[in-house]
Amino acid sequence: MKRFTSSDSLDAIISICQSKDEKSLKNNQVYSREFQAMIDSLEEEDYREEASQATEKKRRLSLNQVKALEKNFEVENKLEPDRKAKLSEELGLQPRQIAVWFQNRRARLKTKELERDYGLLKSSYDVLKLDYNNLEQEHEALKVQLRELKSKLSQENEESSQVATEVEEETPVSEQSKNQGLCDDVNAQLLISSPASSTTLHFTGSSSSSLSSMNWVQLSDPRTILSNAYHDHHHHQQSHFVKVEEQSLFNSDASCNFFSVDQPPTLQWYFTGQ
DNA sequence: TTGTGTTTTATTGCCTCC
DNA sequence: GGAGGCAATAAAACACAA
Repeated sequence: MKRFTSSDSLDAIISICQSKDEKSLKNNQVYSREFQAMIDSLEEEDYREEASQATEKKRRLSLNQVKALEKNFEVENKLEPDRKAKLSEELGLQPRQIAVWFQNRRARLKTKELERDYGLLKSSYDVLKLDYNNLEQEHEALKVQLRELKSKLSQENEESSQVATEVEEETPVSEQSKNQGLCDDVNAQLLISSPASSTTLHFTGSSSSSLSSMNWVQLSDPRTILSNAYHDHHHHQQSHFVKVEEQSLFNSDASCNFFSVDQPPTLQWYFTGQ
């Protein structure tokens, strides 16, 4: 626990005595000696009472005192004993008052710095949050587009399989392969733009049943990642083409074994080429 | 004038350092 | 163990609206 030092107590007494002397000066010439002695003795008690109150009463520092303290605080916010004594002498304050003032001033500075740091953190948080919300919106929009494309694709697959069944019923087996080739060339292209970003998707859906698993999405936004992607050596030679495939349809395609971990590649494409 | 919120001065209790 | 720092708090001083 911190205690008052002897010098602090002495300072308090001196300041009390000073105020008593000032008051006595004002009244000294007015009354007779006996009356004055009586008054003095009464006042003595009053002053003792006042003095005890004065030690508890708070007095605001003068503007000049505060200015001098502020100036010193700017130089160094910690108070060494020498500087405390010097300031105490210069400003007519008790050393303890100087120490308390510096202590409170440090506390005020800390509060201010905390407020400033909080403001900085909050503004950077707000910026991040805005960015996150934009990305989230963009993500939602892309999900919606993906759903639409998938439904469109399944719709096309149903239609093409119906056509194939009809053709099979009407056409001899030798001509089936020709029609198959024709169907392969019929591709529907969709151009999709994301509202949240400049992402552009080029979608090509094959109406052929044999190639129904091949649906192409070109991504101009590198952040977007679509799973199960691989190159098509048949129709689209351009780079950056990524395939979105329907897992359920993929099984029938011979190419699905090409990258299989369980089975080695058949190299069928190599031998048929020769 | 008065009630209320804010600022300033001062105290208390705990901790660390020498 | 004394000196000094800090956090929490009290209380006086001050500002200001109603």
